Amino acid sequence: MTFQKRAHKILELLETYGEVEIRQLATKIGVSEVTVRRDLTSMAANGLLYRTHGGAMKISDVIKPVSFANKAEVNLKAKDAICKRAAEDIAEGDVIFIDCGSTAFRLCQFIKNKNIKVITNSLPIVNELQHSAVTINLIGGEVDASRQAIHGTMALEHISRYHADKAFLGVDGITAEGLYAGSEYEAANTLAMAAQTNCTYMLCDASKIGKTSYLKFNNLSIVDILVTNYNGPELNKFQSKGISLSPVTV
Amino acid sequence: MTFQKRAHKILELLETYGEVEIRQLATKIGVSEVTVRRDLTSMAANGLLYRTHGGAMKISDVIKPVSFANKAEVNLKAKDAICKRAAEDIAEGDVIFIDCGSTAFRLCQFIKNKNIKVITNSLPIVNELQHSAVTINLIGGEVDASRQAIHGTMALEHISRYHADKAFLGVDGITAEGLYAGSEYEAANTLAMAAQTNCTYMLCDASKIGKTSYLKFNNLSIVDILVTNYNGPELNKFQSKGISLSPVTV
DNA sequence: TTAATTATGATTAAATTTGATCGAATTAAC
DNA sequence: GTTAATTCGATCAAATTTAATCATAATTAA
Repeated sequence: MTFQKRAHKILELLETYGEVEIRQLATKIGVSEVTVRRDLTSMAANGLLYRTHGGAMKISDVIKPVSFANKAEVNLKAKDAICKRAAEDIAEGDVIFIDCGSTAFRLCQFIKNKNIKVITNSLPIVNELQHSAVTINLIGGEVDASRQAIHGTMALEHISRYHADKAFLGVDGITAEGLYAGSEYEAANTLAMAAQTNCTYMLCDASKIGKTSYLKFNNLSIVDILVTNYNGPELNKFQSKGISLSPVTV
Repeated sequence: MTFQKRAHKILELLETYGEVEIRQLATKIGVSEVTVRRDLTSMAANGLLYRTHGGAMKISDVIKPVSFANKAEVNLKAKDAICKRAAEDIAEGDVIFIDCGSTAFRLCQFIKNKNIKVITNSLPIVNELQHSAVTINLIGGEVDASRQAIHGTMALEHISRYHADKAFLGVDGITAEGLYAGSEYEAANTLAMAAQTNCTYMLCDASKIGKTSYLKFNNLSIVDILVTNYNGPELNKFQSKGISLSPVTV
């Protein structure tokens, strides 16, 4: 029995039952479980099925995640502590930028009752602050459903029209060499906001410190204050680059 | 029972009851409460549900309270009929403006599967079209929580940057003398969109015809096509002013 | 036929999944 | 506000599944 014949058989069974188990396939096809496992791995790599622990499922039966809005975040405690610390620096009457990252989102809860103006490209933040004391300016442009945010040329131009006292931004990673983002959009947005701000706060839980990512988009010069729960040797390097530290404990 | 199967079951129960408890899920699925808790945490992380203390809720009940507000609308049947008629004129590839009124919102259901670009200042429309075939361009500016829309100088300027094939707009009232709006913002928005469009559709259920309101903001010259379920003597006057009629029956 | 490549099966260490337990955190009751 | 009852998150252990390694069988090319 060749691989092609087995693959055909597996897809047939998947079509009938919606899901299959490795043991069941091994007996039904008459090969070892190792071979079935290999077949499933290769078929999954080609997008023919969805691999589960102990078997496989039809692709169409797999549930796709819909929105990141209410994401049960990792490092929530750290992020909340960081945002609480950052919020202490926000004064009544301030105009602030907030980016669309998951860390900055946690800032909302601490600023709901402040009389400030928030400029953001994040839809969840708009939802969150909608009926609060905060005045919201939503950045216009293309809607990115997966990131629940606005981006594009128009968004950058929108940002360039405004000027804020402070910007509260996140990144995918930060090292002494510079800032790292997960996409061009995030990078462009971060740079645009930082350019129109008196004081840029970088909100980074410990997992971001020393981490590199897809795109290195700038050196550290745009960062004024680093708020983090990280407490290690890297911090000195940041300080020597002129960044003020605002350490928090979780 | 794999994680994927349990996830299916949980979403199914969630769909039926709107909310679920951990204990109930554990017995129903036949796994420990610890496992259910883990499943819910992971599903919440993927945005599949909203985690509560002791269970979970459907995400749509939590995240989209805005679009639900429009359910208790008056003249829903008429509005739907009007929007269905209007949607027939929208071709693949079209770029269209949609304003933030309650009538135009009903257009969403009829365009979800079209490959078009929608430019709007309405937050409920963004929510509604977020995971559809439609590309969304959200107009930036001040967020008006009560109207669930964006307005202001920046919004008008944003609109002026774009050009659409068609605009689908509503008004507070329309007579042979002109168009009436409930606020300066609505009026400015309507004018801005109409100015950047080849063909302006006015969506008006019968209650708007012949009605005047707070602010008369323009004559009828900006209107190209009037879609309405109204069927009375006023219609001739509109026609004599150069407006095409697109009548619907409820 | 022989050498080389590929596919299969067995074995074992690593990774996942699940359930149990317990202190911490949250909610409800008073 | 304080206390009691749940619920949560973290950690550990057991069971299962997986990936990696290696040896053997089958297939192919020279």
